[in-house]
Amino acid sequence: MGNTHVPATAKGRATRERILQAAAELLAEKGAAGMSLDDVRARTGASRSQLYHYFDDRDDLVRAVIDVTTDAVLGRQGELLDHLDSWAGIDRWFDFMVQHQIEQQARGGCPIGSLAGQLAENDSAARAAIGAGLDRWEAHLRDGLIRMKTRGKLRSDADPAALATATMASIQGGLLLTQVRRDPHQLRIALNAARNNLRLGAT
Amino acid sequence: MGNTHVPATAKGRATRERILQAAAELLAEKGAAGMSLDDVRARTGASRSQLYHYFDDRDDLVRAVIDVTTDAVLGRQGELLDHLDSWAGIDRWFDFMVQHQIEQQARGGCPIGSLAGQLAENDSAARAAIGAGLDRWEAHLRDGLIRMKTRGKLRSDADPAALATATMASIQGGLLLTQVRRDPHQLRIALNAARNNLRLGAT
DNA sequence: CCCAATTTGGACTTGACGGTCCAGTTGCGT
DNA sequence: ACGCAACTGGACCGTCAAGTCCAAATTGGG
Repeated sequence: MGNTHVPATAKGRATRERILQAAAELLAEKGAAGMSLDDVRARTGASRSQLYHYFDDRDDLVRAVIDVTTDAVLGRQGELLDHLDSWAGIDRWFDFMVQHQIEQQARGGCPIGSLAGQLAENDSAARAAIGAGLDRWEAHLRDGLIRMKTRGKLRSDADPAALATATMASIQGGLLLTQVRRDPHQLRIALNAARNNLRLGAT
Repeated sequence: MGNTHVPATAKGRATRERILQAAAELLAEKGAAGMSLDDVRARTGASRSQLYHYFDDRDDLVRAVIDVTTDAVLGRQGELLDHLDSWAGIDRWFDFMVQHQIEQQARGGCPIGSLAGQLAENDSAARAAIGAGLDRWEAHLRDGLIRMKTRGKLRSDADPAALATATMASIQGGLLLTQVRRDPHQLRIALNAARNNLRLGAT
C-alpha cells in the first residue's frame, strides 16, 4: 500500500504535498466518487504524469488522502486530545466539536466518517485506512478514561474501551444527523447523551 | 421532484416497480456513485428509454430510490416500531437491529445512513429525502417515548424528542462503526449506551 | 376492432475520466 | 560541469456513462 515513489528531492516532496493537499480538499468537497484526477490537476497545476509519478493510481491516492485527513482531524483537535482524562477536559473536547460544526454551518460532517459510508463497502483497503483513523481517534479517549480509572475517577467495573466506543458512535451519529439536518444542535444532543453515559461510570 | 410519468397501464406500473427495485439493490451494493443506469438496465432487462420514460434523469431515480429504501427499512422493522412505548419493546427493537447486523456479517451499515455520507453534501434534494426518511424513523421512537411519558413511565422533565435524537445518533454511529470494523458488537455497545441514556429518564 | 396514447427497443451523440507513453527539463552528487 | 536519475508536460487511447431521438410495438377504451 502506498508503496509509491517517495520523492528524492525537495521539489518532488513539495509537489507530492501539493497534490495530497488538493486531493484532500476535493475529497471533502465533492466526495470520494466526485473527485477526479483532472480536478486535482486543475487545482495544483500539476500534470498527469506527476500524479502517476507519486501514486500508483487513483485508489492509491485516495488511500493516502485518508491518512492525511486523519492527521488533519487529529491535528485540529490538538492538545484537547491529550486531556481526555478529566470531566472538564472531555467537556472542552465536546464543546470544541459542537463549536466547529456551528462555524462550518453544519456542513461536511466528519471528514473521516463521511468517507466511511462512501468507501467502506467497496474498497477494503480504504476501509482499513478509515478504521485505522478511527482507532487512532478513539485511542485518545480510551487512554484518557484508563488514566481516570487509575486515578479512581472511574468506577473499578467501568470499561474504558466500551465507553470510548460508545462515545465515538455518538460523535459519528451526531455528526451524521448534523450534516443531514444542517443543524449543529443534533451533535449537541448526541454528545449530551454520550456524556450522561460516561458519567454513569463516575465514582 | 419525482414529477415523472406515473404509469397509466398495469404493465407500465410493473416496469416502474422493477426499475425501482433493481436500482435500490444496486444502490445498496455499489453505492450511489457506483450505480450506473446500464447496471439497472442489465438487471431489469429494461431499455434505456424505459428509464427515461419513468424518471426525469439519474438524480430523479436516485431520489425515488431513497424513498423506496426508507419504506423498506421501516417495513423490515415492522411492528417493532409500533411498540417503542415500553422498555421491553425498545430492547426488542435494539436486539433486532444487532441480530440483523450479525446476519449481514456487519456489511452494508444502515441503508439510509450510508447514503447520507454519499449524497448529503452535494445533492440537496437527496439530502431532503434522506432527512425525511430519518425523521419518519425517529418519529416512531419519539412517539413511543411520548406515550411512555403520558403513562408516567418517563419523568415529567424528560425530553422525548431529544432522547429519540440521541438514540438515532447512537444507532447511526454504531452502524457506521460496525460497518467499518466489520464487527456487529460495535452496534451493541452503542445501543447499550443509548439504553443507559434513555433509562436516565425513567421514573 | 380501431385508433390514439402508452410503452418499448436500441442506435447514436457527447463528454468525462482513468491510465499509458514518451520526450523534454530540472536537480544533484561527484 | 557532466551525467544520471528524478521530475515534468501533455498528447493520446480505450472505456464507460448519461442523455437524446425516433421508430416500432403494445395496450386499452370506445
